[in-house]
Amino acid sequence: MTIESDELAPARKTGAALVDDLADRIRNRIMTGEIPIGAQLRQAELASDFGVSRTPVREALRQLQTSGLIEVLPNRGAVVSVPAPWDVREAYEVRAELEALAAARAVRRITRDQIEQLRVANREMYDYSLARSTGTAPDERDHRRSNDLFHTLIASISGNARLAKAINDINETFPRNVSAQLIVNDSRHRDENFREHERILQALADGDAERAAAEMRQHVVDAGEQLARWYELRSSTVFRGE
Amino acid sequence: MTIESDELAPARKTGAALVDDLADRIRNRIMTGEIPIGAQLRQAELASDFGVSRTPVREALRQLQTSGLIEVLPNRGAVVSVPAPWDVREAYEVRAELEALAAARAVRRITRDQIEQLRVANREMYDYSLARSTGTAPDERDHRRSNDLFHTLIASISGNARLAKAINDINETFPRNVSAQLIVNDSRHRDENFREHERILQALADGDAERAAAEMRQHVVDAGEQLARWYELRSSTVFRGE
DNA sequence: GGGTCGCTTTGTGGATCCAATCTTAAGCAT
DNA sequence: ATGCTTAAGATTGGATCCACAAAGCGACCC
Repeated sequence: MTIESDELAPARKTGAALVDDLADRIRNRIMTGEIPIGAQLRQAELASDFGVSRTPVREALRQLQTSGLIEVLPNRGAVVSVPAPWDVREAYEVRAELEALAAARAVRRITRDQIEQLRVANREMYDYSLARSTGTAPDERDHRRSNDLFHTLIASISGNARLAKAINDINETFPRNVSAQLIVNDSRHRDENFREHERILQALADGDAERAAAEMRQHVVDAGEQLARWYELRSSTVFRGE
Repeated sequence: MTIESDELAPARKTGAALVDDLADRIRNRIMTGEIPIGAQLRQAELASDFGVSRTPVREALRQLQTSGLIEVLPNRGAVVSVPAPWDVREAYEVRAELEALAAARAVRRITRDQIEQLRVANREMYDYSLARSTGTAPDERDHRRSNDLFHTLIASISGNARLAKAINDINETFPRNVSAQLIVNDSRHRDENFREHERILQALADGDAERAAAEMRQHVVDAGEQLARWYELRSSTVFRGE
């Protein structure tokens, strides 16, 4: 908490920090649906939005391309990738295995406090989605945050940073607003999601690594199947803009 | 005067293709040990080496940074990451889980021909490393290729492109010449590696998914442990250049 | 009236420019 | 000799420039 005047200037980021920051902000716009699937990304527009030149924007786009979130067409710019249902299933199968491993590892390291934290996150998520469905909450972002927290907490408790990163890498491939909306809008999905989380939690609390892994694997595969179905439906529908 | 053949100019790459190509070539230099661990990467040098300007080189470096192969220090350029032993263990634990999944999936899809292909790759690898240890072969690159082939083949047979990519992403984090040298130079490691591959192969041939996964998991964890030990030894030794 | 050719516009992408920063080394003082 | 200050050189990193490619548009020809 220094009163140093370094605070005055917004500490203009530079280099890798700037590029990563730009990538984050662009990714966020996609994750929340602000930039919809299939939309074009104009370098000049992004650059002026963020108050930088096109150079760092291009580097950020290149990163997003590597992660698969966007596709860059030669001389024609970048578009937000439209996930193929089969790709969703493949990705979620991998994610399921990784999160299962995370849950199994977490059993040996989780504390009583952390279990309570997870319980709170799960309860919060349920409350948010209920509020949303009754029209109280304005958007699904709170819900998404709580749901993400549940999973990232377990990943971090696993104590394997690489594992957490691998899981995150896969998640960053698909816009998150879609899966959030699925849970929020469909009461069956909502309840099921809540109960699956509860079961995972119980296994963690019981110290049963085997069961925690199995429950987690099933949970993620289920979620992937829901998401894949949504994209299937979408692609079979006549496109009519966002 | 130049002949009007477009063939002479090697179809100059551009855009993503160029950047990916540069990243590949730089990664290769690191993987083979041509650029050793901890070495500096100068943008201008790489640019002139590859006959391009610094702009695409920087984008390529950014990609390698994201994958973790190099570290970029603000205003001070990039250096090849020096893997920490604990990071190696973590990464290989993840890789083990992924490859185990790949092996389990491969059981249901593998053909008789592919089993034979794997057997050949494994045999080749053994022959290469024997030749190397008796001084016949000049380097470990052939060995590395065969070993990589064994693993990438199984990953691709799994039929899950995401899975193959996830495995590859982890592998690209660590220079490969080290693990190859380990196997080539130590006859105990060499024999063990060969036999572990054989056991995986047998499980695949028997159609036993459970065992294939278990054998593969063990094999990768073992390899990771060897590699981690090597880096431990290295870091505890007084640095004396490469 | 439909299709094709060519011009114009828009945007990407590598090359270049220059400011900012880090490193090195020399100079100066203690 | 040691340590601090400062000037020069090297290198990064964002901004700008310009060549090229692709989509849009209109005129012209059949």
